[in-house]
Amino acid sequence: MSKIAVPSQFDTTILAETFKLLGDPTRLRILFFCLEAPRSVGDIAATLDLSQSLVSHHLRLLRGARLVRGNRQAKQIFYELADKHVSDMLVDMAHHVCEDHGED
Amino acid sequence: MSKIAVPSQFDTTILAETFKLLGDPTRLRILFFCLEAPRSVGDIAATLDLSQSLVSHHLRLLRGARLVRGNRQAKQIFYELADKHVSDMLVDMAHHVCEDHGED
DNA sequence: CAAACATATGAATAGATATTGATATGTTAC
DNA sequence: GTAACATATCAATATCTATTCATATGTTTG
Repeated sequence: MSKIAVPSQFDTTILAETFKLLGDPTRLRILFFCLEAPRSVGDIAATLDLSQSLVSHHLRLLRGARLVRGNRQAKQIFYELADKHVSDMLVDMAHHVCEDHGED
Repeated sequence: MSKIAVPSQFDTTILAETFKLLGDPTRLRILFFCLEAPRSVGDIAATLDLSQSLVSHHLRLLRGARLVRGNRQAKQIFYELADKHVSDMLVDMAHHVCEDHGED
């Protein structure tokens, strides 16, 4: 079916949980930073000027929702978006928001 | 440019505000309900089993973000999604979430 | 094994947010 | 104008969430 129906209340809750995670500026910055390339926690913290602890907390949430994925490389863990699905979604949304919203 | 760059911190905040609004199950249910057809506040409240006050509060937020738009028709006000942009975004996201997330 | 480094976790707190109940505003009908 | 209806707003509260600080876990190097 090309036309989507109203999601069930259950699906809506799932969807809302994803949106809620995306609804925090800090997490969004982390996601977009990791969108370019896999980034270590320390690099994220330093580049985005956040405490290591805070970054780790956010990454845990993002990991829990399977939005990011981490690969250990010696001491560091490099995070990247979980899959193309997620990155496409982010890029799409950014486009949606960046386009001007002027209607009638 | 077809490839999106990392949004500025300012843009990220704007984007996050939109996501935050979408990150509540009640609001999402309202949005999807109004996606099918313009709906009056009372209809929304009755159909989704929410108090009229709550629906009105959420609609105010959604209105403020220009996600919905209301048209008065006699006593009632019918709300619909603000534009195709917004509805497309919702439909896209629903697809994203409904599709299975199985990667490697 | 110990020291150093990188990341994760736990507890605590301040600030935000959803929800409720009561009331106000605005619209139609008499 | 008044009554009835539909929606919006206000105030209060209980819940959630982001952030911080301190500490623990895990990894590498000597």
